[in-house]
Amino acid sequence: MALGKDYVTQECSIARALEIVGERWTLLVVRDAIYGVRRYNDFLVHLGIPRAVLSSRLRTLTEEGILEKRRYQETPPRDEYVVTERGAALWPVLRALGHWGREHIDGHRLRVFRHADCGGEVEPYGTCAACGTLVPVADVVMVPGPELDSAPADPVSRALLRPKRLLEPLETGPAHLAD
Amino acid sequence: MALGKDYVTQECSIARALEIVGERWTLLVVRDAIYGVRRYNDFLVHLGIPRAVLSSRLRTLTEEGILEKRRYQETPPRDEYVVTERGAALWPVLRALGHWGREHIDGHRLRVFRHADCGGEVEPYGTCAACGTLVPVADVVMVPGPELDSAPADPVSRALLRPKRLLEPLETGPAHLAD
DNA sequence: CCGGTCGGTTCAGTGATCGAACCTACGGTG
DNA sequence: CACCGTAGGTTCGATCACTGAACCGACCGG
Repeated sequence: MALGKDYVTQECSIARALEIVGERWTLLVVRDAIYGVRRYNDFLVHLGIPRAVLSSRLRTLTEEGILEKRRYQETPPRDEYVVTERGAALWPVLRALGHWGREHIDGHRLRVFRHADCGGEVEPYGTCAACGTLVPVADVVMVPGPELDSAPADPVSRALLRPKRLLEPLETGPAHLAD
Repeated sequence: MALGKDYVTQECSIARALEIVGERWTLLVVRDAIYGVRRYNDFLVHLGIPRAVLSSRLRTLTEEGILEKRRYQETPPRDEYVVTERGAALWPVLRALGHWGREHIDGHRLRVFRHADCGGEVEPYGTCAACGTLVPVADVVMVPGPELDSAPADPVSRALLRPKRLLEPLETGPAHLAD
């Protein structure tokens, strides 16, 4: 639970939402999942989150239907966490948060989101600046901005340096190739 | 700090934003401030938040320029916390969160947001269903939905039962009249 | 057999939150 | 003046969550 029994008394959809995604780290896990991160270790190195907390968040998000745990190979058994439709529906929240952080706190353009169909930039409210359509999350391409560190330490950040369509799985490649 | 030193390592506007508004209770305080709550005691009874935590959150939000502490009477000295432009800019985040909570978790239409100019409903992405304009937060009127409790216990919730334009101060009235 | 990877769990220490109690400054009443 | 009530806090012990490190089991390759 994000805020315990106290939130339950609140008659408010915002409080309901925060009960589920308001805990520390949770929205960053969802952000990474939408960026295409799917594997336990990739979340771990990219977020720098304690293992116990990551396990707890992945379990909660799976129980809430925001992620789906999926066996992608049998020997050795390996699971991946794939964002569901319910999870992808959090994209507008994350986009709004990122826009607020960029405009009011940070000031840097670390990443740019573009409409895959026409290349137009996705505006703060989710519409394409070029063609005006409301861009669904699956049609968003994330492009690294000019102020993003060009040589990050972890392989996940390196993989995210390439332009990438949201929701599609991230290819981090074998560890021995990343060095 | 919302998530401590760990977030600092993240090159991401979302992480930047969550450092500030990602702590427990913080977004609910901002929500109430946008709803027009301004006084310490009103936050207290409406949120059911521990006093020490409320004091801490109000201080942090003031330091970050999201709220502004303002002396509104001298004897006895009384301060109010008014949401700033930076704070009001979080409205799209809260609207998106509320929409997600309603669509994917709760299912109830507890409150409806309408465009003050034309009465059209504000859609998930912030545009007016009737006239199509992107509705600024100051032009949003909050109307209680049919499923909202019609006789809440605390005076702030009762004051919020009346249709109310966002950002305008909430009139809770004297305590002895609320009974 | 040995080392490495992946996906965890367990555990002690620390920090945050909670709820209650307390405090200050003032105003009103008798 | 004594006393009560309100507004806006602070302080404090108990509890809960997070942190970081260690550990573990299943598997693979050499």
